[in-house]
Amino acid sequence: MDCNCVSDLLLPPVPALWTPGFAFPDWAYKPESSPGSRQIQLWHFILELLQKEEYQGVIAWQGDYGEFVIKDPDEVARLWGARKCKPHMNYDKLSRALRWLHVLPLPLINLASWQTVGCDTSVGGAQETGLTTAPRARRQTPEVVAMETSPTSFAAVYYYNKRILHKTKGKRFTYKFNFSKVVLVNYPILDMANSPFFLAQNHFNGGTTAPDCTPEAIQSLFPRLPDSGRGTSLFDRGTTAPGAEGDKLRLDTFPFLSTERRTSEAALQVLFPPFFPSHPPHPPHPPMCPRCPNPFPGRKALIEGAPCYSKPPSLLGPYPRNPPFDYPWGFNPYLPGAFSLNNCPKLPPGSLYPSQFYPNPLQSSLSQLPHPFSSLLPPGDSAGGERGAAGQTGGTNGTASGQAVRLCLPPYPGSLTMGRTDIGSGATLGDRVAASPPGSGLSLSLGLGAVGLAAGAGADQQSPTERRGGVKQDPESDSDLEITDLSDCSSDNENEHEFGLRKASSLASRPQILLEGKKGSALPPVTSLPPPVSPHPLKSLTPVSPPPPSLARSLSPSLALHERHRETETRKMIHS
DNA sequence: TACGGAATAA
DNA sequence: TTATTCCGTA
Repeated sequence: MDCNCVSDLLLPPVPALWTPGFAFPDWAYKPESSPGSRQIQLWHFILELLQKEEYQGVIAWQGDYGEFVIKDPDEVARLWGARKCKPHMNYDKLSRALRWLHVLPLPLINLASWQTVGCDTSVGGAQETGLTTAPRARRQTPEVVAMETSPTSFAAVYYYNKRILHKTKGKRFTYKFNFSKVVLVNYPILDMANSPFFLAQNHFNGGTTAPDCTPEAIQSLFPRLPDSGRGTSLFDRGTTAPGAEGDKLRLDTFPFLSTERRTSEAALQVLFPPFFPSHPPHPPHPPMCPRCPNPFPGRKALIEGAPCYSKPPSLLGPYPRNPPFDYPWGFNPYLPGAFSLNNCPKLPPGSLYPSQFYPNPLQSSLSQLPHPFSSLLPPGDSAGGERGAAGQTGGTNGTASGQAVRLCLPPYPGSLTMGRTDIGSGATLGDRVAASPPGSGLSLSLGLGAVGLAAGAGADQQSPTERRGGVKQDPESDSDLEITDLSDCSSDNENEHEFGLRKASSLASRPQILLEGKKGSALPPVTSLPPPVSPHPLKSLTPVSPPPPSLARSLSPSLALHERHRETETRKMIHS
């Protein structure tokens, strides 16, 4: 195709720290697999339009996170057709393509990270690192799963999912991106359990105190990376003051940056904002096929004046964003995981309550996790603990003051959602961090989760279309920090519940998945990985849950039974 | 207006 | 692989 209209709009400026060769994730181009390589994809294009203010009257973020409304279907179709040199494009065809996106695979987190954690350096991408592809229901819906087990860290469970976006039912011309479908699951070098960063009261767990963003704290998240002190592995210590000015995260230390830069950037922006400021967007790229003169004269949008967003509504909340978590741009809607992880079981009606009623997602979820996470919780501690100073911001933890961690389990085993204000004083961004032990089906996902200010800013702003149609926004609870049980994880619309079931059942078949093909042999053996650095003292506490089972065990029917039993027990605890 | 099957193109 | 095109159905 002559129209090499790959939009670099989607790329934030490349910081000097980044390797130029990794300007764009592989999956954005798919150069080797797609004959139409380097041609802009529809979802890229949609995002591109959404990014530009001049098309706000045509297409705009609206409603829930990742949700956008095509205000002028004909115009969007025209633009798309112009870009693709398809002058006969219309909304019917465009929508068909959009419907195809519903079942197209999402990009895969590359497992190249293993290279830099002392493992087999001969391995490269996902396919070379033991990933195997699950049986495909259909050609377009692969599901990739890889696992690694470790007694001290996370299993590496990577999967990708269909449904890059879906139609929002009941809302005209409204679709929603499923950015969060790209899940960096259990990034193997992350060790939250040992991290003062996460154990401290911070903006992730609702605390009002600043998170421990010292290099040491951050380094503690990555125990498998070499740590020879400040200014070494994770940080390039500058000559100026510590913090954002003096210390810079060495991005090359995060191997996933090389392949999933956008995901990683998002994660790091949220995790370590002082060290990883976000970037402004690129200048506009004409959404036109350069070869074709505009076959369509300029047309007026059919729907004008509707409130819309140049950014997703999550950024437009009423709450100020204060340093050190002030994001000048702060949000990249292109980022996988940029929006909520809506693919998880819904919170009960309680999720609609003010966020101060929410349980602490991290700690609560830790309680669900087998050792070592569950062991972070003192035995016998249960719901009803101190809310602490974080009460105003919705936090329910009390760790900062040395109080016992409150055990508050979610009614749904798989997911906990942090309240919209749980991220503390005005942070409008958040990150989902879900953690899981090997084989449990629980996952650690890093992504940029736009937290719930949209409830105030977005839901109130309905397009004329919606006003006319009386379409009701379904308030979905989004989180910036979630513990996600992939075994129950499904998408945010009803038919994705079915996927969740399928997912759960697919867990049982994972041994086959893993045993097929390369049998995961390309993944580094657990024993080849260095042990984590000093275990957290809390880890010596009696685990609420049993230690993480081995992968094989975790997938056995008996263990599944055990897990269900444990789940039941946990729920009993909640109710009691 | 939305959905999805089927054939087909690039 | 990622749409595009067409069309029947709801």
